[in-house]
Amino acid sequence: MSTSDVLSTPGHLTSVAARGFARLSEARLKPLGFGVGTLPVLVALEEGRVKTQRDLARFARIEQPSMAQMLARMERDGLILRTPDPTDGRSSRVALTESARARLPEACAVLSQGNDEALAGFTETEAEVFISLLKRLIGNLDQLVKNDVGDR
Amino acid sequence: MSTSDVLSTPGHLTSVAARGFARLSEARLKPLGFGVGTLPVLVALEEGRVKTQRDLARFARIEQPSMAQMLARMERDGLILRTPDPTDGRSSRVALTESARARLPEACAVLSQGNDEALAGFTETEAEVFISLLKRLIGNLDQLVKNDVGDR
DNA sequence: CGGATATCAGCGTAACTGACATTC
DNA sequence: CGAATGTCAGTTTCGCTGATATCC
Repeated sequence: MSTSDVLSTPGHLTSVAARGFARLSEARLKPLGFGVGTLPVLVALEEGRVKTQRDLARFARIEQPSMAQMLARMERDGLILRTPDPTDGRSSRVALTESARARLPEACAVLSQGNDEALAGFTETEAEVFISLLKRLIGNLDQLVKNDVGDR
Repeated sequence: MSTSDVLSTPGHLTSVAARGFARLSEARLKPLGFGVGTLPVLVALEEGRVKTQRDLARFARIEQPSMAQMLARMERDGLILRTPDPTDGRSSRVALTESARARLPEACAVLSQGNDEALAGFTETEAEVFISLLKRLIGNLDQLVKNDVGDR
């Protein structure tokens, strides 16, 4: 088994694919005023599933200071507003701005189209299989990270 | 079509998977003295395929200053050596240190095992299909980025 | 008091661009 | 001179930890 095999592993290939997606999405989202990493947060907020910074951090699986920094960037860019929670002095309510809410569907459409283009040449079945395998892989990784990195 | 669909797209899922792999690999490689991003570079050097910074940048698909920065870190950490190219005063020859060469196989083994664990529950066929689909996806993305971001 | 939420300060990695020096 | 190689300086994003304030 040669050392060069690492370049054909899922680990490396997913990384290359993710970077390709990121570069493409970044180029297309920038004109709309959105960054790549912010969209999942915006979507979570748009659905009203989560409201606090803590929930957002858990949702995105990053630590709270990281999420705080991202929210600061988003607030700076006029995507969100933070208002104090009246019922809990520790918490803030995070909400989309009108402007972000208005532009969000277009951003999602742009992303969706990019995904379709990336799947060019895939049959319907292949696309479904691919997504399903990806989800199983992620499930495995979640377990491994939890055991390995240290439970948080 | 809801905005929430972006969370089940290949773009988002590959990003989550790649981050999971990165966290896992980072945790396991750190004790061996390697970083995640450095391994592909080390493997390329170990095989003797490439020697100059320019070639390495092309290989990793990043710009030269980014590669220079990475090589600086690697030199700082005792993984590589840069010596002036006798035949071309502009170039440097990049080479693995003995220490890095000695430890590289173990690092590759660690990565390889992590990949196997991440594929737990996959049949042989599923793993092959997954890798093949990933490679096709990357091929598509390469084209898209080239057209979209601007030809380089 | 103990635990949860958030913030501040500082660090590290990994990418970029633009400007410059050097050498072929 | 023009093109290629590399470096320098500065910026951005996104993640982390540790220490601290504030509130339930």
